[in-house]
Amino acid sequence: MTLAQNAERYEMQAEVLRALAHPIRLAVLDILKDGERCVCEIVEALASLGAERSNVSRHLAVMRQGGLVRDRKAGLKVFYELRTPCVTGFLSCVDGVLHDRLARHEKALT
Amino acid sequence: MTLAQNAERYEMQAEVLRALAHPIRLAVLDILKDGERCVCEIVEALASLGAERSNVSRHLAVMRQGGLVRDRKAGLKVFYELRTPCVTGFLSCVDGVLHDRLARHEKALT
DNA sequence: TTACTATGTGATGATCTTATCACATAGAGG
DNA sequence: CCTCTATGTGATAAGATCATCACATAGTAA
Repeated sequence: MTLAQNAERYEMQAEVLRALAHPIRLAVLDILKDGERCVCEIVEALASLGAERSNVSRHLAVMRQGGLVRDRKAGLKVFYELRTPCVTGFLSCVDGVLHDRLARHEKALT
Repeated sequence: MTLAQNAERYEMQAEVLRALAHPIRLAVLDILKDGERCVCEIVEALASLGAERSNVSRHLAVMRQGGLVRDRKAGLKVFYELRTPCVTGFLSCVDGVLHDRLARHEKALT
């Protein structure tokens, strides 16, 4: 498999990663990790981060298009749910990078 | 742990994910997965994706600042190496998302 | 020193992302 | 029907990211 043959794959992976790479969207993952939540609950939880309602709506759209979440309409409400739960777990590797980075910065200060 | 208390953590995670979320940078991961490579080798490999030398240099800088790679100078050359190998493995979850998404799109066409 | 090679970087314009406002839609209940 | 509530979306302006060009630096080697 040459790199060029993987070009399309890299594009798609980048698309998914971009759908993940925003603090508000990572907070949404955190909110959804224990099961589905309606937009109203998500909005309420995110208020503490200073996120506004219509902004949250847009971030949810980004996550939906990225394939990270699924939505289900029920009357007036819309419930969002994680589509691929591994996404939550895989952030532990990201945290590994952060831990590593932090350790290095501390070391640099000595 | 409230969401607000995690705010900084989400910021940092997003930073790492942004350092990952670009097709050329994902290709670099792929190139580095078997061990360190000098910039010249990386540039040569990426030529097949249409990436230009100075552009590659910038992407490597993004990855370095994101904590994904480490660099080592040796004479005229600079060698890059993955700092946290799990990053390679964790893309399998991203591929899971893609697989899922593809399956859905195919289904939608039936 | 001069010339060459490998890499990085300032400036710039094009393109994408984000936040916000106002407005739109759609279901529920009177 | 009208009104209320929950959610989504067009327009827009600010900001971030990206690719490219030309130039800068640093090590090598003659």
